[in-house]
Amino acid sequence: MIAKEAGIAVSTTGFILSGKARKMKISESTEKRVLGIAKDLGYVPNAMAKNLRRNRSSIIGLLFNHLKHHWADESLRGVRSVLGDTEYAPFISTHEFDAKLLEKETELMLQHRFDAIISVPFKEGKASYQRIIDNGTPLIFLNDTLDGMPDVDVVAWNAREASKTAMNHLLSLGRRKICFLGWDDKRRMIRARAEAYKSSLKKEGIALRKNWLRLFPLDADVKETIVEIFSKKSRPNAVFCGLDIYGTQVIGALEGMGLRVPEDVAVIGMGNQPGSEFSSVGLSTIDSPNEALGAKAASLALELIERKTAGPASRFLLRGDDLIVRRSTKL
Amino acid sequence: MIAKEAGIAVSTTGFILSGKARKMKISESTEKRVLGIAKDLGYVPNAMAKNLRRNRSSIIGLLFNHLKHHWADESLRGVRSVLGDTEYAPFISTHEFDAKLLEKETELMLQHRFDAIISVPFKEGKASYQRIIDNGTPLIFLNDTLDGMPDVDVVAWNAREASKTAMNHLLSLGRRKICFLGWDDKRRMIRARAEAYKSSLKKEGIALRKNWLRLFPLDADVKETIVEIFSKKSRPNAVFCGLDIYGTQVIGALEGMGLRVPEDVAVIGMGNQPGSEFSSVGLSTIDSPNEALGAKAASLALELIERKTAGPASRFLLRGDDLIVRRSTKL
DNA sequence: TTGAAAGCGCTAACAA
DNA sequence: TTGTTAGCGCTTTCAA
Repeated sequence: MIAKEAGIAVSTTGFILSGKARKMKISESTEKRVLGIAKDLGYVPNAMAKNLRRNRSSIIGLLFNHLKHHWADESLRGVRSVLGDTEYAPFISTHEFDAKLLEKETELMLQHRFDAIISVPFKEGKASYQRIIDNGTPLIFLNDTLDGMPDVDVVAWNAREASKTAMNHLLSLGRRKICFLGWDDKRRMIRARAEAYKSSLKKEGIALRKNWLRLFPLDADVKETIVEIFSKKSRPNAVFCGLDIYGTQVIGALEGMGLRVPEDVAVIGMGNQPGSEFSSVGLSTIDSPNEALGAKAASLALELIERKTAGPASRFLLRGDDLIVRRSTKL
Repeated sequence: MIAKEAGIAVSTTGFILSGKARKMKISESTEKRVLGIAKDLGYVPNAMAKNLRRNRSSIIGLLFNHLKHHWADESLRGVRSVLGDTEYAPFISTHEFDAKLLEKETELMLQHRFDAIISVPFKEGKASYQRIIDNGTPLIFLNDTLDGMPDVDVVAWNAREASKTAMNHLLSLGRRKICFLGWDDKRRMIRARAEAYKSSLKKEGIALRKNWLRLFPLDADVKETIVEIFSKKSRPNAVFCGLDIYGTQVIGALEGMGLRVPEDVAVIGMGNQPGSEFSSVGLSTIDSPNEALGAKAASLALELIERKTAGPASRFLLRGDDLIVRRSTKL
């Protein structure tokens, strides 16, 4: 500690610099003088030394799949709202759906002794997650579960309930010929959307048409599929999309075919992704509570850090059924 | 070092664990044995101790304004492409256009002795940037300059040239009644767009109409302005938008007024933001070379770290004039 | 090839 | 109130 050049002892300076002057009954004049010198010297505390000593980093790692869309931004906001007043700060990275990269990032976080890691689960990354667990670092899955890793705490959007809300909305418009376009992903809250679609139809006594339930890779172009389905004489009068990105494409594809949205076909998505609100798109959707999810994940992280002993994993499925009605279902 | 339980000296173990076994002529058998024990013990090197000793973190901080749109994601990709093979790794945070938050984040990065910081410049954050400079940590502005901080290296998109390309495209369609909608921001590469608009008009001998050059806050709703401008009998037949987000709104607003895009009004944006490609939007635009910018910033960061002594600041304006023609200018 | 030991900057226990 | 000191885990120099 360079500030000891003030002429006094290390500990005195140390107490002052870590804000414990009060407690230690150090004279205000000494305090002021030390603080002044520290400032003049451009003193910046060395977090590595501090953390090495305390054996914790006060950092919580956030691992997103990528930084596109609003998802990461909004979750981060939620995380910050919780962490703001604590000693903890978030650091962000991404795994880009790449197991090698995820491994590298988690290794880095472990080496830096991050106090907890919040990750959007990635199926191919189980080895990395297991390593985090074995290491004793609290791990939280954000936004979905991961099959085969039941012991990890999860904070996710209850997409099943949200999907029901979406389906009910279409049904309430009198539409019964509904098709579903979703992401072909194994994770539970993604699958829940197609499942909710099926169970809603069943409940209404509507027969499921296999051909009207389609799954795609994330970045798929669904236009061809839409053209295929809507070229037949017996075509749907509504489309439920598991992700807004498909919904946006669907509207364009339908209008390209000369069909009117919503008069001929009503369309609803999920997640209120950016772009859905564009007036030339106007996709109705269910808003996902991203900020609340981030906040919950952060407070759960704090709890796990506090608790120390591994308890049973909990699953928080946050309800988020806010229906946003836009042009695509506004009759 | 727990691995010393292998029964040998700390240094031997140390050499092996840091991959210097070769150099130190340590027997393969010892090496294997130590590595095996380390694995069994679940040994994870302590980065804090290592970095404390080396007095560097091998971390490069990235400070984005926010994580919306593709911008951050693509820049990060570029950064990773350069940092991949080095000892350095990026950590990300955001300042949300909030001086307090920026201060907090930079303080954290300095305390953790990040080896360099790459930031999207924020006008109200000069105090924080100055602190980074005073601290001797290399700082790089990504995407724009900041008035009053001429000594900071900059890697930015040459939006001036790109804007000319956009204007030339509209002019090549025979459109001469062009209006401009841009972001009301003081930073150079944002201003350059309006300036390029003006100089292009001048070059063509077209008189500038003050009323056709409008600046807005970032999140503005430009619909009213469009309605105002296009309700007059003498109205533009083209719109150049400094940001795609305005272009997207413009298309919606124009079509809402019963005007045809591009027949009545051609529209072009800047940046190829997500959403512009939606078929129901179809906004022509100039692609911004985000990944290249990130890569350049990262390699510049490596240079600055290497160089140690503060040299003169350089400005890299990366050319990126890729015109993407979509529906909104496809005649 | 191996062992011993200093020291990075900070915290905190202990003594005065 | 203030001073001394050990030690966090690791790198690296020096000697053996």
